[in-house]
Amino acid sequence: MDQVRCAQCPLRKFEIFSGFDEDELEFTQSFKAGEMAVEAGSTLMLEGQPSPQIFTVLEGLGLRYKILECGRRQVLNFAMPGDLIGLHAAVMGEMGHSFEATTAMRLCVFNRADLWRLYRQQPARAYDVTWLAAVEEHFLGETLVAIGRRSALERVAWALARVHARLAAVGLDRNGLVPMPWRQQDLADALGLSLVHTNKTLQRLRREGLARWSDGALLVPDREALATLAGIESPLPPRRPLI
Amino acid sequence: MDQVRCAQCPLRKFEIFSGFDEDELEFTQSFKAGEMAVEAGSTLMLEGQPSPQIFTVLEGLGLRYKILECGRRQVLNFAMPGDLIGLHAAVMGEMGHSFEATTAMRLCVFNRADLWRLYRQQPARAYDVTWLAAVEEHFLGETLVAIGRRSALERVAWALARVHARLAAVGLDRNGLVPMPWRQQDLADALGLSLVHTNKTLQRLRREGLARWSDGALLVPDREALATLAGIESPLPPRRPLI
DNA sequence: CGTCCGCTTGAATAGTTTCAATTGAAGTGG
DNA sequence: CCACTTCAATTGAAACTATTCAAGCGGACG
Repeated sequence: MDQVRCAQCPLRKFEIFSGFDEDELEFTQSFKAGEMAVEAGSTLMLEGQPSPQIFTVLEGLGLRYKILECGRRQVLNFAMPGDLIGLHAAVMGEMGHSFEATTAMRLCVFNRADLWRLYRQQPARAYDVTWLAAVEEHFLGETLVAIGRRSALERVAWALARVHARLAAVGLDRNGLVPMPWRQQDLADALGLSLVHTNKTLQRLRREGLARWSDGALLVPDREALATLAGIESPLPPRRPLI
Repeated sequence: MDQVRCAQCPLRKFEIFSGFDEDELEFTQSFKAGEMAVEAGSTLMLEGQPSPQIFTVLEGLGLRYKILECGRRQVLNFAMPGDLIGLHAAVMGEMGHSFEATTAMRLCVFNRADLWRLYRQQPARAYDVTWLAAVEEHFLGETLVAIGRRSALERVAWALARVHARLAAVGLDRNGLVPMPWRQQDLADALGLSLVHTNKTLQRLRREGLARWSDGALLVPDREALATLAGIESPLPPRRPLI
């Protein structure tokens, strides 16, 4: 399990940055239970089920969502390399949402039971986990503002700008083009809009030259312009713990 | 700093439940920097500002919110005794939202700088903090579903049922009557609705005998009925860490 | 070749917002 | 003690945004 392959895993990345002694390094490696590859379309964790594992995204894209009895679905967020998935289940006993792989994914797997050991033996790593949870909470708060207080046009612009920024931040930007493998229905479910209205709003952004999303790729010529339309203040939260 | 006065503070409560040795107890007490009383209407932390402190609500009610340039406001949640406030700022450097005391409040104050010390010296307490963050995230997820995928009637019913359940859980229920000091505008901003529509929806619930909110108090004769209308699955998350 | 799935389109409908004005209670100052 | 102001709750009507329904289109796949 070399450093390079695990570069996207936040729990390993920090390790590289912070410089620990041999014992700690060895421990973190033992905390990692293994890697896992899943194919596109597979459901990793189901709401209400206890999940014995925690994941970290190494490669590929997915989405976290909740479903109401009547079939309505709310996408909580789009998962990208570097994201920690399943802390909920680890800490609270069961998953609060479901997780689906949109593309094929490669994941870093940790055993839930080891988390407590990590807290006891590796406080710096424990702090990192808390930091990841705080970032996640921060994102959810921003999403809440978008869905609660923005118009459809602003919401879609906001979502595209946000996805673009996040994917660019993990190095998936090629001249303004980033992978965007989700369906329009996924975006609609993420923004609390209907599919039809989402479609029409996307067309409008395309017509105005602000964003072009087709064939699984998103092109944003000028992210500033898009972000202004969406009314975004802060581009992205900091990337690493502060301690 | 006796146990009783701090009973509502989660970081102290756990202490009582878990049974630590004398050293640990003493340390946690030193982690607490003091208590603070604020009057109704005061703003505790402002979005974008670095906050040197973390708070825990001992008494009183408040709300967390974000404001957009154009004046639109989104209430993230209603703060109640037992809630941890400001972990964001502690971990990420600055607040991601503002906090306002709706009633007079009494708070437990911790120094941001001490958090890292807590992680190093008190893993069990660090785990508790992560648990609180996970619970918070869980709540935000539920709110997202409500705002994104529920009708106005369902949203209002959901919010009232949720507030009622949470306040009852901290012992503020008197025969189905709980304090509800917020304004209709606050509820509207929490649910992504306009004030007018929120008002009309509240009237409808009142007319149908499901919930009566007036003069700063909320009466819910049958929480089950209200929850069914709102489409709530899980009543409340667990109350204490599992380890 | 037929079916499935995701995207697109138009029209009708419904839910929600916005505007504008009123009421009642509480607080202020002359 | 009476204007006068303020603030939250309330009401009705008009305007609009977004949803729902229904249908068509094209590519992928067996």
